[in-house]
Amino acid sequence: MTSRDDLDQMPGHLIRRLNQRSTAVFTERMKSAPVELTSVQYAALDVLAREPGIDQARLASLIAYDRATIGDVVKRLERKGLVARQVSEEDRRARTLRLTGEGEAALAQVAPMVAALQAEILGKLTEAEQAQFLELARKAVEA
Amino acid sequence: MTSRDDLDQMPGHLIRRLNQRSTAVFTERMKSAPVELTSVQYAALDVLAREPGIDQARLASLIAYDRATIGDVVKRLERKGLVARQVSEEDRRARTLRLTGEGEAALAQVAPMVAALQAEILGKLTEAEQAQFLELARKAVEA
DNA sequence: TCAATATGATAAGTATACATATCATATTTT
DNA sequence: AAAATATGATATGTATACTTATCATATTGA
Repeated sequence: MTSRDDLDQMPGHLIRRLNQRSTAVFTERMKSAPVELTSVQYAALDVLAREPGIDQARLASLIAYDRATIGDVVKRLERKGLVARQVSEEDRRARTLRLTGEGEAALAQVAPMVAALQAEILGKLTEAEQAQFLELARKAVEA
Repeated sequence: MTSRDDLDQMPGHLIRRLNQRSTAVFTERMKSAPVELTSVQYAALDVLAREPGIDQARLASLIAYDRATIGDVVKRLERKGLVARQVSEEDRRARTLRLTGEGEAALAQVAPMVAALQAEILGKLTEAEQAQFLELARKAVEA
């Protein structure tokens, strides 16, 4: 089988399946975590830990999401008590974000698990191949 | 900047951004197409052209989606008049799928555009790197 | 054959993801 | 300073994407 323009030869299709696998691994590993986070939620917490006080637009740009999506992500993190939102004093349109104590604790507990699970996403590749893949992927998404 | 466990070093994050880019390119190119399709919808049409008469579960497995998602995708394709759904005679639970004439025409018009846009997804890579990336990606999602 | 199990599809619920429109507030331009 | 423009956030609408539950129908096994 596998005809001329087989889907399995197409970057778009392969990338989607890779993303699917990545998400599946993340979700699976998170089931045994003290706080269940999605990968986007984790990314948001990670950035907020480094740059407390940024607003949603900046958060969105740092993790390469659009503003509308981040709004909902933050709303859920706030509902879980992991993030606090506050109207900015410099710009009343903006809401500044920071981790709560609970958010910091959650991140500390989850971070090692997330770091560990990364290798599994590319588990079908050898270490050398994984490194190669990462380099190519980084270059492919470069600004 | 870029501290120890920077997101940009993580496969999961990079893969998500790659997928984002892939989707963006697809959507952008499709704007000038006679029929606007999402990448999932295209994948579904592509498979149905090769294997008319399969049911939703088989379609889902062929393009690596889950059944619930495919149900909605097919519903939208049906609404657009591109796919016809029919209760199977061998198994009354199943709905067999096939392209309508309109669906075949749409696929024929769009297929070359989709093939052409694939290179752009990895446009930041040289041709050699693209080939390398594809090989690694294929291996990484292998069954 | 009848019970247990498996499977196709749908429904409901949650979480992305993005486009577009709108509103509030800033910033820039004239 | 008033007008034009830009920007932060939200709302709305569409489309994935997956989980779990449920229903209908098949298949298997005792």
